[in-house]
Amino acid sequence: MSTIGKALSLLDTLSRLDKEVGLTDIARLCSLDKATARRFLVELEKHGFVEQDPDSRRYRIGSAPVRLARIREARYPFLRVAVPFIKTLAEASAETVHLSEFSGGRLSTIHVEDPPRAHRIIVDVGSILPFHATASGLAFLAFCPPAEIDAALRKPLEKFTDHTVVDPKLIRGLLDETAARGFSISHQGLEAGVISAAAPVRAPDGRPVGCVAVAAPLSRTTKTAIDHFGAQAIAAANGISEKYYGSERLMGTSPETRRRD
Amino acid sequence: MSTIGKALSLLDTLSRLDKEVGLTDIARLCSLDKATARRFLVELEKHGFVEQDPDSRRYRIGSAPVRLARIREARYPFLRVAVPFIKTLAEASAETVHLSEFSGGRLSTIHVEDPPRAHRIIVDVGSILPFHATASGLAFLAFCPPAEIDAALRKPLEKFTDHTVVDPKLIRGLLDETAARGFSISHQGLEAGVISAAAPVRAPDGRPVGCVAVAAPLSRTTKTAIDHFGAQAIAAANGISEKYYGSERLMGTSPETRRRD
DNA sequence: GCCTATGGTTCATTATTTGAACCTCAGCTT
DNA sequence: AAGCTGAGGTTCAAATAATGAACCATAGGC
Repeated sequence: MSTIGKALSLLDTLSRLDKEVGLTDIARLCSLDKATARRFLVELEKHGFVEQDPDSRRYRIGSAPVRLARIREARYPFLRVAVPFIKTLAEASAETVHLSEFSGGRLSTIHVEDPPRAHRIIVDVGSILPFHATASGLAFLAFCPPAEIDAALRKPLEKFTDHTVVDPKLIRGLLDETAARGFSISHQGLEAGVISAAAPVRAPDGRPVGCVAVAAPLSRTTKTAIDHFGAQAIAAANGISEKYYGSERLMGTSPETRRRD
Repeated sequence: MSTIGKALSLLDTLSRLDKEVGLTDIARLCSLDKATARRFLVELEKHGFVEQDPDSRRYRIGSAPVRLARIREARYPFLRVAVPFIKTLAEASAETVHLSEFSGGRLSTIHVEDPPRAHRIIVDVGSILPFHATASGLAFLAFCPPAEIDAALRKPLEKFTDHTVVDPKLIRGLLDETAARGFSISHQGLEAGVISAAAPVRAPDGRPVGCVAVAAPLSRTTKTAIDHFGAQAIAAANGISEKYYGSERLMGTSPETRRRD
């Protein structure tokens, strides 16, 4: 793997931890030599991608990604386009609706709308959605080129609940169903007692870029209801795709850049 | 320079452009060979830091920084702490107040509050503040270790207006005044007709991490008013610093990570 | 049909990365 | 207090990955 790739993986690993870590830990977690890890961290720090706490000497994600994210969002406001659709769907379905985005080889939750009722599914922004065990993951994979499906199913598949499907053959079956139906269903794949339906948001070339998913308590959700959620998820996902990629295909040529002291 | 550094510089360059660019352009802008630039872009793309438009083949910032930024902000919500202070100051001063953060060797605007009046200074979130020509830059430098001041003043200093001070000796004078007074003043340093006062937000070790600045039209701003803005900026900056770094110095050990399908 | 400019690729050369061993320091044990 | 342990951090010869001139492919302009 290239040096750049290794450094970015380190950054990724660091982002995945829920606390700050020291040099030795991060080296171990990334399977890197301590000296190498240190050089990476120093280099990343120079550019603001990591920060070292001056007291504890531990490392954390720096502020450069925040700057880049602001720039990207300013030019490419996916959430601004997508959120209204998610909100509408959360109201219509009266269940939790979440939006995920494919980034860095993973599907991560980028927005969640809770319905106004006490008993609902909790999803955290930032959480990673395993491809084989979530409705979003299945919906995403189902519309990917075969090579990527193969790659995803070659990896070890964790069994999160008694119901998690981990047999690649069975998963391929689910993907075929999903592709035919337009939306996926995850029956307690990641968490017991939760059922979800998801549909992919697709770029104009057909490649999925993320998913819209409705997650509901299994106990109150009928087959009819799930099918309905799926259809609604498809509508929302297509709506986002059309509005986002729709008219203005060329996104360059930004507005004027004003700047004052 | 290390490969990682070069790749991150490429990313930085890409972020600084206000439109998408092709391979040849980005190679030229980064003084890299086309083949090298391409390898960097491919590697960065693998990790989601850049994206290539499938039609135009041009490159833009990807979604990975957005993910990292969310994680950082979740753990380290600088803006959530700082914004109330900026808002209060914008109301109290009835002028534009902006907050900057040091990242990747530069000071960039991360939040702006406009006062509720028509004639006001416009500052854009994301804009870069030159150290020698802005109140924020001067306030930041004035509280930096001498080595960093030297480094900043060794670089070529652009003359943005007739009033921009570009003589390193004179700038050192301004920095001394700033350090003594606690806040800096920029008299039309970046833009004619604009005067600003700024104070640094400092980490517990004394190092500045960003600045609070008040920017006002020169025409309606008296010496007394600017001194008052300066004092208010100091109060806001200290308030942010205390609230942010104050009680809970150890930031690790995040709350529980909930995750549902 | 030719010219030019673009994105993209190759592979011998070259420079950078690598990691075992090392140093230093702080806290703990005896 | 001496010795131990494990942390962060550093060194430099050996190993490896980055480099870029030259290349191909394609698209648009003339």
